[in-house]
Amino acid sequence: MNKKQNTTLKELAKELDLSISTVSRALNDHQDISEPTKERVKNLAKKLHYSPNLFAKGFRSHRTHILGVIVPNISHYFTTTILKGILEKGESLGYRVIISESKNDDQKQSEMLQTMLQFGVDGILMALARKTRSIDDILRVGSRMPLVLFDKVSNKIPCTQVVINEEEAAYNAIEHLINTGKTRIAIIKETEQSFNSRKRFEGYLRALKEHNLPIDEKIILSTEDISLEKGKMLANILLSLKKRPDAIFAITDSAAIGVIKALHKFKISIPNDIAVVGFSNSIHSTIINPSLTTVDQPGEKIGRTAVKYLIDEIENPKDDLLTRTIEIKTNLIVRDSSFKA
Amino acid sequence: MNKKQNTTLKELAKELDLSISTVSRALNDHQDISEPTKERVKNLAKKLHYSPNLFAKGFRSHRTHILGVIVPNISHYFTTTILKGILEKGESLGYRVIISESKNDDQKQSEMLQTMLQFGVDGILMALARKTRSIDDILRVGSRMPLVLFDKVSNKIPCTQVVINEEEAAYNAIEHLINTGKTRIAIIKETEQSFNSRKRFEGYLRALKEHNLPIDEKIILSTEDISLEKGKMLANILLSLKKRPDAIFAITDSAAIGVIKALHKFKISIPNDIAVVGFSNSIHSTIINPSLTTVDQPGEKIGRTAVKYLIDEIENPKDDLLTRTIEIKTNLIVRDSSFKA
DNA sequence: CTGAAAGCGCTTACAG
DNA sequence: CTGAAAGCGCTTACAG
Repeated sequence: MNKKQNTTLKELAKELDLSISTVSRALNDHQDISEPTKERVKNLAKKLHYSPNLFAKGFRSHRTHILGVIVPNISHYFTTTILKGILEKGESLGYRVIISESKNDDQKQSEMLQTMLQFGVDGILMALARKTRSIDDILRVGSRMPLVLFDKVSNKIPCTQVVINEEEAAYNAIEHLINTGKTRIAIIKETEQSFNSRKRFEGYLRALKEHNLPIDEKIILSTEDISLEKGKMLANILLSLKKRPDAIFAITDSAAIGVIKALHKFKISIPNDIAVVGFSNSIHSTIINPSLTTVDQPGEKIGRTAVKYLIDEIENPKDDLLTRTIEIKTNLIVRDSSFKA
Repeated sequence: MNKKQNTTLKELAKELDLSISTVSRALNDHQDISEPTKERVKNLAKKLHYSPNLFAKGFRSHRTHILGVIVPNISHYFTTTILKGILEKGESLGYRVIISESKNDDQKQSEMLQTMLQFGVDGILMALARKTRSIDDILRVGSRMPLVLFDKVSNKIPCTQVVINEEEAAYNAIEHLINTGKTRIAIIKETEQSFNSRKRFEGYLRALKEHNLPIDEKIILSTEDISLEKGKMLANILLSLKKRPDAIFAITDSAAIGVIKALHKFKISIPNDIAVVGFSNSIHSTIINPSLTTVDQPGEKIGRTAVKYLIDEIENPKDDLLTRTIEIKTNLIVRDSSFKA
């Protein structure tokens, strides 16, 4: 490969018969340099397509202007919207973004953290892998450089965390169902007590309590790995009950869609017999019939917010770790699966 | 922020009372170093969590082990599967990946190329933005470092290109429809002559010709920006024809889903009255009812292949630009929208 | 207003 | 088997 070298300061200096220092300063608009010199330097730089070797720059200044991002799965639509926000905001603030997948694997996650460190990223943005045990590695990284968690977080890690108002979002979803006249509302959640699942369940419980509805363990279902298939399965279980629910709240859209598919099979009218509400406003929610009522999570905003806090911590270092949680508001999108106009 | 410095070779050397050179060589398993010394060095390195500053390393060796990836839109499912392949294969070969979105914007794309260059990436993987005019910038980059295009490519750019067998895939899709007894097959394609749209259209034409079916301009529809909405719109046009088609091939899944939604409105039986075939095997294709027959594009394989060729060009530099096209095979996934068992 | 020199953390040809 | 020294491309305190 005919790898032409990039132009360097040295070459510019030689060509202009100036010192490297002067050229460097001229390009950085240093006050000490005269206008005419700046002109000359900049013109040649443009002509030769000079662009600074950011690697050398970063190496010198201990700042790479690279951010590391670790997410469990890059193919989840919600994740891509967060990444969009991170890329957009990050780039507009002069940072490049290295993205990596943990595949929900603890081990992989630690490895990624390690290489990110080695690559000298200025800070790390991360959504935790599902079963994160070795908090140690994360804590170590957090003590060395700015770290911001988003979406999948943990209060065991002292750092800035950007999440949605999970509890309130679930509360609003349930309240909407109650307002449409539903009184026996089932929930499909995760077995494992992830931050997200726990909060959504809390919202569910609070809504029932505040509206004086009974809480029935029979219609509180849990699954290890929540998915479309599991949604179908658990819907079948709910349909086999003597006292069927009149609404089903699934804490993910994929499970909710599984529920709808199961209800279709039994010719159950949605939402009249049983209403369905999901969570995420995934792209499927308008493809499925009836269209799915669901909680819209503003992914891009989460991304932009997370990166904004991270860069702030990078550029204005504080002495102590900031433990704070930023909540992003969600909206319930009412569609045909819960309310037909 | 309590930014503890990373351990450096210097510190290790001091602690062990060795020179920096020796420590460096010991860690790299250089043959000149004695076993006991290697042991001592490695043990201390482990204890102090030493990890080499890859920035310094890369800076010295002119190799960053970072790859740049530019895609039009990170939220497309197909794109994320390619990225998955790139990340997985790239990481397994010791490379980190910087991802950026061009948003189908020519200008943005050039900027991204420029910053990638500045960050000293070792090579670039790219799917072209829709309306790429300024080939110049791309050619300049291509002459400076390994460049591999995938999915959205152009034969005006001399480099390795990884694509799917677009023409053959479309041919197979149409032949499948013909085999199920369809004789009047409409196509929905892009107005603009993108590589992908053009190839798929060629496959469509060849299939009709080889099966001695007439080609009717009335059922060859084009749209500027192919989308679900446009699929609906164009399906309506097809339904208003005196001689309706008995099958519709849309060159994207989203348009195909729009078609299905439109057919639903008119209570048209799918596939009996009109069959529908899409292209991509997007995640929607099993959510929609009836499930969509479509061409599966193996995204991860495309990603892995592209990154493999790129890294090969990085590690085994050739003197001249390689112009070659690698075709990845696709599979037609037959579902209910074209054939009910 | 401009330049010579040190140094960021590492590797490696050269010397011993 | 080990070390001193140069150098990757840049910035910046120090000198003039």
